[in-house]
Amino acid sequence: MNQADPKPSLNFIEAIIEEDLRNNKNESRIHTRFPPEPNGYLHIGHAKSICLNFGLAEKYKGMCNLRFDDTNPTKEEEEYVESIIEDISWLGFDWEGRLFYASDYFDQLYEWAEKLISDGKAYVDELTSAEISEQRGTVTKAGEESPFRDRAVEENLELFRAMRDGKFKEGEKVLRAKIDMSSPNMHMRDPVIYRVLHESHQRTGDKWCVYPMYDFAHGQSDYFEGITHSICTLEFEIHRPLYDWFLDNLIDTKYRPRQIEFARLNISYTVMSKRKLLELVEEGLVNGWDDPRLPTISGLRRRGYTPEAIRNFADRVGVAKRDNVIDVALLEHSLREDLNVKAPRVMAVLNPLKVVITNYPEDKEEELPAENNPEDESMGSRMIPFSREIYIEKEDFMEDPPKKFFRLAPGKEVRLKNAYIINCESVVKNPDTGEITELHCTYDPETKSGMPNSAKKVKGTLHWVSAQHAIDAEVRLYDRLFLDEDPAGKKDGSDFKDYLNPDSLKILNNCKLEPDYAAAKAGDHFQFQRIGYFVVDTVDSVEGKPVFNRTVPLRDSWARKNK
RNA sequence: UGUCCGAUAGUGUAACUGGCAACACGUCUGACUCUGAAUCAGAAGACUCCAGGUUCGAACCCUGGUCGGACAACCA
Repeated sequence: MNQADPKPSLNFIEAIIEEDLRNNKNESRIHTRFPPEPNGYLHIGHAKSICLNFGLAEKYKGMCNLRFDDTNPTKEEEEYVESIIEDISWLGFDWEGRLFYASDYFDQLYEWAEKLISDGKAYVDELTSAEISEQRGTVTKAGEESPFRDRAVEENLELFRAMRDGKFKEGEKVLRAKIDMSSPNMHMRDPVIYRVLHESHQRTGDKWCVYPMYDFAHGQSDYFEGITHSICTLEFEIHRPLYDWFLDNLIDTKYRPRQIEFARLNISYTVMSKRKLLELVEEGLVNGWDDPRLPTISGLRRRGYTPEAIRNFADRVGVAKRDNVIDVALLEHSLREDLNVKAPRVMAVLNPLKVVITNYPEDKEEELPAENNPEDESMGSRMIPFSREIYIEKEDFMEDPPKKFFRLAPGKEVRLKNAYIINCESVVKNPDTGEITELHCTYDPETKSGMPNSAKKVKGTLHWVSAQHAIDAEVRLYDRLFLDEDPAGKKDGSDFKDYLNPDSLKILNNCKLEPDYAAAKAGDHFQFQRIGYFVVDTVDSVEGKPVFNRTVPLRDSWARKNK
């Protein structure tokens, strides 16, 4: 093996870029863009594309623009523009002021449409959309030409201007590129490039009543912005000949953008299409676009994901052209990896069971030191109150435990984290229901954490809170939204919503927390020791009364073994 | 029954472009542990879709097939 730096492997897009750089293509500029349509919220699939586009620009000392593809005023809204801007910024990317809209180019695009007409390469059609669809043919059968295909240039120009001037109703006339009705590629069969829409546009108002189609806007917008590598998902692959056709017929420069397609991200146990996400939101199956169970950026943020975790994840999933489904465990791994070093540790009891330490003085209380993060000494420590009555987790006690149960059971002893070793003496039950209501234990004062005699080994360590000091908190336990690995991929006719997990959200109202954390601020991350990572909800928390969302549970080899 | 794209451990991505199939996640062992977490050490797991061909040598090149995906909005 040569110890000289092993060539870092490139994904296929980086390979293309490096090849272009070697050939001094486009004067060795690298300029990408992220082009969302403002008709929905961004999801983690978009995050992959954002990381790719901005990441490439960064890696190759280029630039990356943000451009809203707003060519359809009937679907797009300002609310979406704002959320998209917020999400990209939150992920940590900067378009350095290069925020554009396809609508910025409507004048130029209109002129180019006239140019195409003048060159005899576009015509005004007056067939209905049903008729156009019918004569387009099928994937295996050539289409037929429209009777309006061979109008004179002057007539076309006149008609197109009349379209622009509002002389026609929607659907009455369209502008079509004159390409090839027998092309094996449906997109080349005289595609519609301009349509009449008597709709006010979020940005251009009532200036226009004709709007360009995606294909007539996208490549040209790339060209106007000097984009060199126009990266999009696989479904646009079949559009590429059209992308190139417009450039071939409209520009005459050495510089030219190139469209490159990669496979979109899919993740197990969720859905990743705007349409399906919209359906869940609109039908009230989740609580809005930022529901913590959704793979939207805003949902993940509210769930407690960090930008770093998402970016690391995006790096790890790779970039290629084959369809893929990423194991959600990889996402969760990236998250835990980041939170492990960042999140302060806290003791919180989700399902409290009272423990009375019978030999601990009734009026005594002490403050015990606890480190905030064993992974990072600089995060310091805090003092936590201890007293005669504490709460432990219900599931940390079993009356009749299996052999390898390292927790509390009658006659067994455990370490209370940061405190003493206790021994379980007796169990108090509700005489009517048989339910365990209380445990009576004794403690050994010599085993206090940090003391010389504290080194005694016990198998288990439990988290706990002092009953009289603990604060109550609401905790929301989020789980995966779907029970099936691939809810949208079924061929048996079932709907993705058939696989919704009925237990994707469990609300716990009687959780006990260390007293200091009443002051936790919205968005603060914590690790509830032995349980998982939690974040203070940004929507429903109120001053002094935080609501905690479970971001992700800790890995749990005990639970795994017992499955 | 058209065109385009794709196929490498369970999942995802590599393989210096023809030279010992590697990395990550996951799984399983073990060590350590005042978090059954983290960390550390190790293991299992791949006829590289199939069949031919070229070559000293093929995951990679060629031929043929199989399987999967995309495409017939006045959506993007």
